[in-house]
Amino acid sequence: MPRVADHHARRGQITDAVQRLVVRHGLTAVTVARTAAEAGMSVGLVQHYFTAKDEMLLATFTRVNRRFSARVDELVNRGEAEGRTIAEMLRQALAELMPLDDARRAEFLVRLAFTDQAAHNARLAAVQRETHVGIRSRVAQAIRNGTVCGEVVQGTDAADQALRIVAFAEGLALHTHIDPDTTPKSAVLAALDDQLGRVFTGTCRRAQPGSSAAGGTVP
Amino acid sequence: MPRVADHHARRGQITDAVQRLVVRHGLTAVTVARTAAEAGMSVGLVQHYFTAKDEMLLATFTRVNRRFSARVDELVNRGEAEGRTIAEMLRQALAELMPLDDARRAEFLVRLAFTDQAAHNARLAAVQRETHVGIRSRVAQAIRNGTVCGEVVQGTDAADQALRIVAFAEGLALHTHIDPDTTPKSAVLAALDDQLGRVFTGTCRRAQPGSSAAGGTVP
DNA sequence: GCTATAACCGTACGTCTATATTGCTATCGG
DNA sequence: CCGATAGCAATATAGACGTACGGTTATAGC
Repeated sequence: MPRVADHHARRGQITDAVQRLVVRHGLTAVTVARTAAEAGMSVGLVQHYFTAKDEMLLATFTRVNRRFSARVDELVNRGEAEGRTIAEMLRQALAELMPLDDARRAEFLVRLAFTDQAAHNARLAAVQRETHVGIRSRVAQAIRNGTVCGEVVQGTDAADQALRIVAFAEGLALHTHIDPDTTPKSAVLAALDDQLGRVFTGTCRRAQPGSSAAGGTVP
Repeated sequence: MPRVADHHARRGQITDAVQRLVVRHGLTAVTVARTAAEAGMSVGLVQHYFTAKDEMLLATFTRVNRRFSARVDELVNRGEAEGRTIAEMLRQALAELMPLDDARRAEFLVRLAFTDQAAHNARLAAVQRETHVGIRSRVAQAIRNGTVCGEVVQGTDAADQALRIVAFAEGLALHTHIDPDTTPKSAVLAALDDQLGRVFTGTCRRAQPGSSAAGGTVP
């Protein structure tokens, strides 16, 4: 048998290079030549590991999504293990959606680019859908398992609550991306906190719907 | 003087063609040749009206955004003129964000594509930002002007409320796009209604935070 | 009706891209 | 130690793209 290489690692090098290029210059700037250069290898080698560019991009998106939902899962699991309330737990988990630091901003850009691409690519769309329903169902399960003021929530449509709270988080993430100046970190996290508190601690601490608990627009 | 043409109309034909192409095949599939064919003219003529492809795309995005926020404005204005409550008014206006029919789905796809592109193009980003802050500030003004249970809302940070409700709507829009099957029209509109009711009619009709008013997942 | 000029067309050019192909190199099994 | 084979590199190729450019047509003003 001939020489061997760590197939998985090599593919990882390539998809990581793709990610960096997407973050820096967008998905349109990703060419196999540039990817090879970024990964420090030849174009021929990239071809050796991905028969076509589409496969390379699909693998990249799959990896990103896997890592992403794994991280959300882990945070929810930890929250449950530590016996946190639903609000506390989801706050930790959903903050992962937001582009609040460089790492998460980078990931957000990649997800955004592929979200667009997925609109006209069935395989990317499938990966996207899978990830989204996975996260939503994990959140729903957490809501079902979780406690509010020491009691388990019941009678609520957890799947629906999950949709709403995840959608809210993603909307905030988008706004943070589009206009960070008028949507500062503090305001976004305050909004998320407030919303979670409003929904998941309402049975003991009555919400005061007319008043905002926002921390204002601190720079 | 030589023959004259309706400059504005011609440019409109071209940007409309770009929009159709984006909807059908995505922004990457937009070439000047294809755009010319779609618009029923020659490549030379497209060049005559847009010196470069970038200008063409920028003009397209600008037009889309202008139309979009004009429509939101109009709906808010109408709601105010008809003396609707904040919740009723915003429900009408924010439904415009969602891809619930073919026309709005098309517009959503265009906005999504350009949102991605704007991440690495300063001019597109500026247009995007402008549109977003415009809509948010209009919504904020509507909240300040609006009534809840016959009374004007006061003491609330309207800008912050606007951010939250618009972000929520956009998050729902994104989920509708990504997975229409598990995020049906009815559920999305119910979520929006419920959220608006929860926030803007709380002073008279106490919210019951633990219970969901969702209409279920009807096909 | 002449003419200047905008409107409009077709094509050629240079660049960039994905991918096919060819060949070299290192190493594992025998 | 040797050859089969995977790992890897370099180049060739065919096509698509944006845009420059030369040419044609029609019309507004004189």
